[in-house]
Amino acid sequence: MNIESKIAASVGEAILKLYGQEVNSTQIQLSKTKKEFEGHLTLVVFPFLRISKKNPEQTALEIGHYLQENEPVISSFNVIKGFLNLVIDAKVWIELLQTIANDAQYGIVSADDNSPLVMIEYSSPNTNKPLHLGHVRNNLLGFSLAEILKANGNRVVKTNIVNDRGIHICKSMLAWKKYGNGETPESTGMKGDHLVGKYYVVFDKEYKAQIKELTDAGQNIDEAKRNAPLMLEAQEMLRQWEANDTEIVEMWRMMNSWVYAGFDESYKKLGVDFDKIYYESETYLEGKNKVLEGLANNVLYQKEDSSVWADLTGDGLDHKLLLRGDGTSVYMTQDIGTAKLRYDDYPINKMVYVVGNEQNYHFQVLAILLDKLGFEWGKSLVHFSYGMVELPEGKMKSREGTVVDADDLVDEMVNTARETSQELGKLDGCTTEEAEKIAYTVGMGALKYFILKVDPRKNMTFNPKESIDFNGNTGPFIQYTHARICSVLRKAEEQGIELNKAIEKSLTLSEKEQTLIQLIADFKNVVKDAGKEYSPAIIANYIYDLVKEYNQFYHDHSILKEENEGLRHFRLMLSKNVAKVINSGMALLGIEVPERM
RNA sequence: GGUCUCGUAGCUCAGUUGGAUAGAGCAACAGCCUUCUAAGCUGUGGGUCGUGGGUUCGAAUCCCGCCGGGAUCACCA
Repeated sequence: MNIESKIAASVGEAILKLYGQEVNSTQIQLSKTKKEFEGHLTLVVFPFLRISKKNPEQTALEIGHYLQENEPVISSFNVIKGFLNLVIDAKVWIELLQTIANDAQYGIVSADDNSPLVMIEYSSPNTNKPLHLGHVRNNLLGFSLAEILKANGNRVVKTNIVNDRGIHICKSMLAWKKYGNGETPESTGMKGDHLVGKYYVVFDKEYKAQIKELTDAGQNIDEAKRNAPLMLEAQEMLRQWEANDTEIVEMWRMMNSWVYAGFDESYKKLGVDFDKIYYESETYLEGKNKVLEGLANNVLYQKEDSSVWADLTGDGLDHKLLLRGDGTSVYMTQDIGTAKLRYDDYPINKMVYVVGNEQNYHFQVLAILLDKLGFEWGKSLVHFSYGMVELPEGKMKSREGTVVDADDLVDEMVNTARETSQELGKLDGCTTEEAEKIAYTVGMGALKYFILKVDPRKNMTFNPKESIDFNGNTGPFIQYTHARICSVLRKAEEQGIELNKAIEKSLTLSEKEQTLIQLIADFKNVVKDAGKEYSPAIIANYIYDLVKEYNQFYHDHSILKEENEGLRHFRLMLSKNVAKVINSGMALLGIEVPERM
């Protein structure tokens, strides 16, 4: 039983003894005491005034006295207005720290064969252009969420659905064929995804030129868009692809393979990975079958032009198209097919989709459709919806060249980390390899932490210049603190100080030291909350609080130079466990913490 | 227009099962390196929590109206 619930039980007992009435546990609100007051936990007594029939101070005093006498965990208390601040005995903290120290996996619940199986879909790129800042947020959130779910006792399958078919890839293919002069990643030295992306842009440029010609010749804009030769050719190419034209399919394979090689590199740099990858080119026919089955069962209906629709007016939504008149599938159809394949492949208990909030409607519809089509898990799918990343100038627009490329961003972060490290003299005496490793770890730490510390549901602003900051609430600040603790522990070992001795229980601890233990102990609940809320940000902000507190402690107290052996030992143990929690917490964010920097 | 969502310091963000004087970082200014790593620590200034009502002992947090931003309502993915 943890300290908080133990005290809550005693409070209930106190009220029963003092006022002769039972209160249910939800009325007993224990929260952390605010910094400026003395104490660790605070009981809000307002809810009990009706029972005590006394004023707030009087009530708080009576409960306080009862607890002090009858609950050994409480050593003293103070009352301010209706708030009863309880001071927990130092012995209790010391015991708690000792318990945590003996648990190598503190706060982590590992999964076994009977644990729920969660599949989490993230990343899901198109194969016609490289990854950008928006994908970075998606990838980091998805990976972190998977780690958090694992730490909460789930089996997790990470999956990626690649949008490798459709008009978008035909546009790149066509432009490459017409204007590419047979360029390849090898011949140009370009990363494959960037090369293909280049021709996507070329297509757009040439297409626009053709539209202008046509409008100048008197056509209106919609006509021009439809009639531009390039667009007609791209559509023809898509038809040929669907008809399995050898030449087109070969080109499609080749260019996609370039893109995959490029993506693999980007994923590796970002530190994300997948257990199973699905391709839309392989799932869309499955969706079509499922839709036709639904049509046969009268769940769906067909219009005169033979297109197939779902009537969702009963759910407060509109009619939704699932198959075009020519029998080809749309986005929704593909998602239905992908879902079916996944459930055939794995005994999934829960499906999580990490997809931006601009698709909230899509997933609302998908859940209803899957349910209608007879998938019993349809209604319980989770759309982990995250906000967009905006730049200080506003939204990213690929046409206006204001997209932040993922690879460029990573390089820039690492370069800045390298330069800053050099300026601070952190790399003195390092080999080139070590220096490179530190620059990478710190640069990526800064990027990942910056993105993950923000509530995923909110839109966020990313200023490429100002965001590369290593002071304050940042990844490097946390990494730095960890490195410093490791250094202290190394020195302790060099001095022959034993680290794993039991702590003396008679020590007098400072307020800060007790607060730190309280914070360390909180880690367990924080991991649980993060899992429940699907929010890496909860972890990030918690670690920052812990680290900030530790840094203050570090400056106010000596550790190695402490004369009192028992106290020195306690402080080492405390530091070691702060490092342990930082390490576990940052691992849940996918951020490495170095032992020296 | 319908639906959803957001609005907290100059900037980026915390803070919501309703609790004390609304917190950090950045930016500005002032201190601290013969002292376990100064990517650090300490201090100063900076707020009608968009706005107006309501609910109650108590509202940034819950409810309603309004203002402002964003998303979505495709035979695109």
